[in-house]
Amino acid sequence: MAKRQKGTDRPTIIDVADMADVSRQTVSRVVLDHPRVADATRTRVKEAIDTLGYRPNRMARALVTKSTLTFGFAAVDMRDLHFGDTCAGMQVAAREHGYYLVVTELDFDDEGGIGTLETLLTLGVDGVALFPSFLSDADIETFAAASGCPVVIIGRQSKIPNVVSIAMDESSAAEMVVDRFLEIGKHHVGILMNEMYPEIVHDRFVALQQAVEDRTGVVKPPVAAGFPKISEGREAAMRLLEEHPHVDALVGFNDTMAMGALLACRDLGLRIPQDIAVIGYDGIPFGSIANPPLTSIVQDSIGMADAAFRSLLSCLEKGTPAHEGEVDVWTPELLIRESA
Amino acid sequence: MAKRQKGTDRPTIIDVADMADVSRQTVSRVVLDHPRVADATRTRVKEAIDTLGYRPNRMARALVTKSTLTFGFAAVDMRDLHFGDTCAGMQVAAREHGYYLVVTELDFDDEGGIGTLETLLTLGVDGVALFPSFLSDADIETFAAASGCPVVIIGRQSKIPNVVSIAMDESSAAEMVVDRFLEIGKHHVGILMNEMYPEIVHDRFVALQQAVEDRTGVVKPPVAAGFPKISEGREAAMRLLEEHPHVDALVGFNDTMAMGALLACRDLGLRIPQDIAVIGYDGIPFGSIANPPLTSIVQDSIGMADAAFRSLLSCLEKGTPAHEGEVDVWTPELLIRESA
DNA sequence: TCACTCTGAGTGAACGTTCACATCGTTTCG
DNA sequence: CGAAACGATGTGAACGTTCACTCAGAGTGA
Repeated sequence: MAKRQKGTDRPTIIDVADMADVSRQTVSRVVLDHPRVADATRTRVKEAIDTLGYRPNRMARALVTKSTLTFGFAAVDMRDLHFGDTCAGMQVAAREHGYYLVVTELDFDDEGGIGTLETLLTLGVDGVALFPSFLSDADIETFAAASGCPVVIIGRQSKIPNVVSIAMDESSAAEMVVDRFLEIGKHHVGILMNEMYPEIVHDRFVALQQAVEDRTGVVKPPVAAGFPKISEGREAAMRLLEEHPHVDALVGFNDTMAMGALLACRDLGLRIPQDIAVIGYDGIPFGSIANPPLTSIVQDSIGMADAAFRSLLSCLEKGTPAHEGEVDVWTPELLIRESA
Repeated sequence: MAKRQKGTDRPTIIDVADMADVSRQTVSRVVLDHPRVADATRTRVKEAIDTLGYRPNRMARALVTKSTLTFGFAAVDMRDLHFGDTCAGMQVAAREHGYYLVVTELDFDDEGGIGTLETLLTLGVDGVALFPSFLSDADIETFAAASGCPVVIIGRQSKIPNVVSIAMDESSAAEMVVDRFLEIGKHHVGILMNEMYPEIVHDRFVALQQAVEDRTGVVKPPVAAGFPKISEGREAAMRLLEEHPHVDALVGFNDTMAMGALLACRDLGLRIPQDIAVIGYDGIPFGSIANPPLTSIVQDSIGMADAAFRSLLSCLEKGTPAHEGEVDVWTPELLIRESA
């Protein structure tokens, strides 16, 4: 299959060695910045490298070092709003350290994604970041054990042995939401839940329920669910408000659903935020042009991705795979606009 | 650096060979589905592979085949709205064919991105997709020549030797925009241009100018520029409308800018679309919750990404790097909502 | 029966690096 | 002055595959 095109064979280390009249090992030493090389030799080799345009072959290197300087980044949904930020965050951090990122979308149908991950391993990645993955904790644990490389999971708080998890602090986010509602005099909170990927949204749901209970005393606040689309958010909000007309505060699992809720409220002739307040999650820029501009919980996706990379790297450097289910919790912020 | 963690050494082809009591070459033949293997042997080897959990080492394979089954995907901005779709499109297509995607963000500071690309090559990618890249055509041509692998550029119509380019048909998009304006009685078009990355936006600008001239007879329509942010779109629109109060139709280079324009129009007390019509590009879902919902040009990012992958693959299979600056043009659609 | 083809399997080399070790000349120090 | 230490370089092997050969045996046809 697909041979490298003729005539453009990249120069090998031997070509450089020949040109600089040294052994390939010496060239290797120059490339790897080993100390024991005479300055004269070093410059001679560097010149040869430049004129020849030599770049070391990472595959050959990986074969002997067992390290590919490559991380796998497995996302559930690349069309997710946070994907771009997260990917960018990891990639920038990776490049700073000379690493590459192989991204792959987890395929739910393929053994629930575990197959995709397994295949990723054949590439010889040095570590894997999951974002955020609908795999069960047990599956991730198994995978992490079998992978033989550090695994980090972004966007989910899971206490899995040998896996670092990096997530927003859902409890404090939920408290911020409910507190804001109370602050503007809203006491009857309804929840618009994302019904995709229960593994992922579970934490948020529990945290919101808990916060509502703690702050308002309501034990089981009204809930409606839908896929994270504007239209479904609108329908879910509509259902919820029809069943529970006393609800005067709506929190959507993400801005998309919250924007749907905005539409539903207007359909029902409710003024926002006078009659009903709405808060979303994600703080997407388009929230600012919603009508009214959407108040939202915002997290630092790029920072979290950066932390994920560093976490993988530090595991690698310390050579310790086994962190006992470390959880790196990031405190979100409430971006107050006009809808609440 | 970072040895593979002990105890989890993956089995090699030799382990399988030992277990199945054949030579490593026979195992290789089974793995690669070569015909000349007896059925009995084949099943025996397959069993050994399964029990041992053997997966071929791609690096070792790549070293001899010169093919890594990996494509590079270099994006200018991973936070771009199309990035997720494009990435997903390529990745799904890639996985279907057993390929991987290495993504990297082009760093403008680093020799204008060419350094990043060069580094990508050390990974031994079989092909490179640029999305869409602010590199000049000349730089891309040089890179393509030096890369020794197929190169495709998504989102820009460039006639570069040996490079396939896949882009939306800017001319017909521009015509759709202007025709729509005329259809609803707007004759004075203003352009809100993205001032980032002139290499990228140039085609769109020229096409719009041309369409305006062709259809309305206005030779140099009013233009204002800004970065693709809502706030800057708003300011640009404001400037443009102050200077050219007769303008009754605004086209933004993307939905973000167009949404800013929406805001500016309302600031000025203009009714949309009665007093002034607005059209954007990209057709992002949030356009539907703008006030009023935004009419927009939409392109099939996923389909284009898929085409990009297939193009790379077919170059590889045909072994022909040299397509004479092929341009694959995709016709966009006008998504009519309420702003025009 | 002989030469031929076909099938299934094995062997040595090669891919481009790095690692562990060996070599050799020069300096340092008791 | 001799041994030890050090500094600069070279050598052979190894990493895990696949490729181009080779080889043995079985079947085929004149």
